[in-house]
Amino acid sequence: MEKGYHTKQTDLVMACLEANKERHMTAEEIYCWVKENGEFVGKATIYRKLATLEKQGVIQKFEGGDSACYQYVSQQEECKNHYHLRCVECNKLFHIESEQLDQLSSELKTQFDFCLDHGKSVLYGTCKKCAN
Amino acid sequence: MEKGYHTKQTDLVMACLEANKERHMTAEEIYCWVKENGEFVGKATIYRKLATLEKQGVIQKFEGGDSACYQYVSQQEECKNHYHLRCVECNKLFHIESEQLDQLSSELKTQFDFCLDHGKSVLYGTCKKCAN
DNA sequence: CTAGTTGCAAAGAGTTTGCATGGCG
DNA sequence: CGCCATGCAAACTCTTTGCAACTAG
Repeated sequence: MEKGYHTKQTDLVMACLEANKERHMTAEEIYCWVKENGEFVGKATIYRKLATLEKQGVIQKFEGGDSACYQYVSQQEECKNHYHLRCVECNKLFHIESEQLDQLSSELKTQFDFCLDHGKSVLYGTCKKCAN
Repeated sequence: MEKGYHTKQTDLVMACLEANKERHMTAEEIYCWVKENGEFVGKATIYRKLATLEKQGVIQKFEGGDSACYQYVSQQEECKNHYHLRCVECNKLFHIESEQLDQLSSELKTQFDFCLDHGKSVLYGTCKKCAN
């Protein structure tokens, strides 16, 4: 699909993802970010770019809610993915980093040959606000 | 929305979910299952039932892919001290005990005031057999 | 020039909602 | 009988696809 031509659109999507490394971005948010920076990329193109970048392993896709989120994955931090918590009350999604989960991930790999999918795994519980 | 009248549709959806306890079912699959059993429930009704049952904590919703999956959650507290792993390929459910997860549970409690629900949390990934 | 990429609009898939009808209690 | 639940169809959201125009190399 994408043979790697260098285009303005590719640059813009990548710029947005790198500028928001620490966040999840939906396709819509990327679309708006680009617009706010005085440029334009069509939504279809954004989806096409995201699909390609995901296949290349440059970004990671998370399908935790209504719309998918994408996040830049730097090569160095590949193993330091984060995990998802969802509140069963308010349905809000939180993301956390945890040594315990990182250890669990490798424990599962070595003990059971189970390859954990960070993007799909969601831990459920009750968040601070809803505990009351 | 649902005030708890006893209807045939409620029975059918519940029957399907209980008959498929060990799997997760999409709304579409439930729709078909009911049809195959010679009955009929409209899709809109299935979605409404599922939303209600989820709020009641009878079933768990999982939004891991294109369409949401729902699964019956047993009321028994047999899921207290272990966690669930599910293979995204073969759909098989594994039970694990893990110190890391126990530690994570208290870590979440102290750091974020997030109260983890062991019974509902499912980690997804690829199992040994399906890795090939 | 030539083939890959873009943007638009339309199509799809999954889910929700409005409304008239039908059924539970 | 009074409401709630149901079914249908239309609306909605997110995403993908078809296609003509554009553009990088």
